[in-house]
Amino acid sequence: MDIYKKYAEQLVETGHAYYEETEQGVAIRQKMPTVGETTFYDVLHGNITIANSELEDQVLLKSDGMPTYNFANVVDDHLMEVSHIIRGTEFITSTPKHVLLYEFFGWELPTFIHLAPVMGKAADGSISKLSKRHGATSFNDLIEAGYLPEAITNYVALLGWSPKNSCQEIFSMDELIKNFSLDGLSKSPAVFDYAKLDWMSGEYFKAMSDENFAQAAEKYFADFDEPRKIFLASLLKTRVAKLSDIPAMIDFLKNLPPFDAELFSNKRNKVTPQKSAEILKPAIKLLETVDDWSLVTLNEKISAFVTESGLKVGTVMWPLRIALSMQKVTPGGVTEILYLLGKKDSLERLNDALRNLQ
RNA sequence: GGCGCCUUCGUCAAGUGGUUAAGACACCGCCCUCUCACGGCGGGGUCAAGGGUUCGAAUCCCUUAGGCGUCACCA
Repeated sequence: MDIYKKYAEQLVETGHAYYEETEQGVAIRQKMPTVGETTFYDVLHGNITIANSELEDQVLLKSDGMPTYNFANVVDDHLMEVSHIIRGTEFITSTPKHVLLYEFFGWELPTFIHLAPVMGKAADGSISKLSKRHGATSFNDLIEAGYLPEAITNYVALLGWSPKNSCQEIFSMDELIKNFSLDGLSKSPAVFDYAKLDWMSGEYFKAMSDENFAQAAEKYFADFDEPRKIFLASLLKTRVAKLSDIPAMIDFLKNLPPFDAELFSNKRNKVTPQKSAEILKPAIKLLETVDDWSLVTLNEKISAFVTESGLKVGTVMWPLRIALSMQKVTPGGVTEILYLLGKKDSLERLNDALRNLQ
């Protein structure tokens, strides 16, 4: 603390600051020039000029002996030999005060770069500085939601910066460091777009190995054995934007949604509840005879079944998937679900569905 | 209110006097397909407005509008 006091007093001696006595105690204020203007160079914005008459005599050292931010940042940055000051645009208007301080002390000016803030779009369409009310916004919030740190960094880097002579969007941390340059920065505020973050995040998941994805999603795969975890990973990694999407996608494997005959109707595949029952019956018979409950075998058996039936693939698969999952959309097809469920559960679900259909 | 910063598709953005104004996300359509997704192909959509300067303006100048910020013994 003493060092700030020392510098503040030095300014008083040189006539650039003065003591102010109030009920609160004694403070030191910076004496601003009343005429002229102060100009500083910002890498992004060029020269910025503000009339000195706009500047108020700001407090440097508070009556409790603590320095104000506007004073401390100048002293600190000089002492720490900071060469580039990169901060938000909200500091632009106070920068002339800092610049004057540097001049009073005879210190070398650092390079200033004022970046635009990241904005958020509210439900009503209004745009303002990104904050809690826009949803998960801090890095930790996003991690919590199941985005990969690399994906978040990559996305945020592209908010306000873009590579020169390139349209590349996916950057590893190394590439980011290597490609980053000041002249790729943009001056205008950028709106944080969750849809694009989702896309980019998905790209990262798709690029992962099944093993790594399974590991990242570990907490959601607790109910499955090792081979099934890896298999689930292969199915899920191309369909997920964030890890927290997983539970809703695989819940049906543990908890079968209530029976709904309507789901068995599908126009495109020419399936009706009645037709479904006709298909389910022989299919169950066939599956009961399968001992090697593996993906390849299951696939072979079902393909053969389809061929024998003379029906279209979709016509056969539709009722099976509905019976097994009770939902129109599932990660993976019939064979995959059969495998994940195991023989016992699969047959149980199939039989229940058949019974309910009749 | 004074002062300052900002303004290219819905969003992120290339672009720095002559381009059919890139690309990405999103959206729509088609293809692939046992659903969704993935993948492939294609489509609509943008220079805030008005004045100049110029043979020629998204690019330069002025004005207006809008957005944001700042005017603390906060950081």
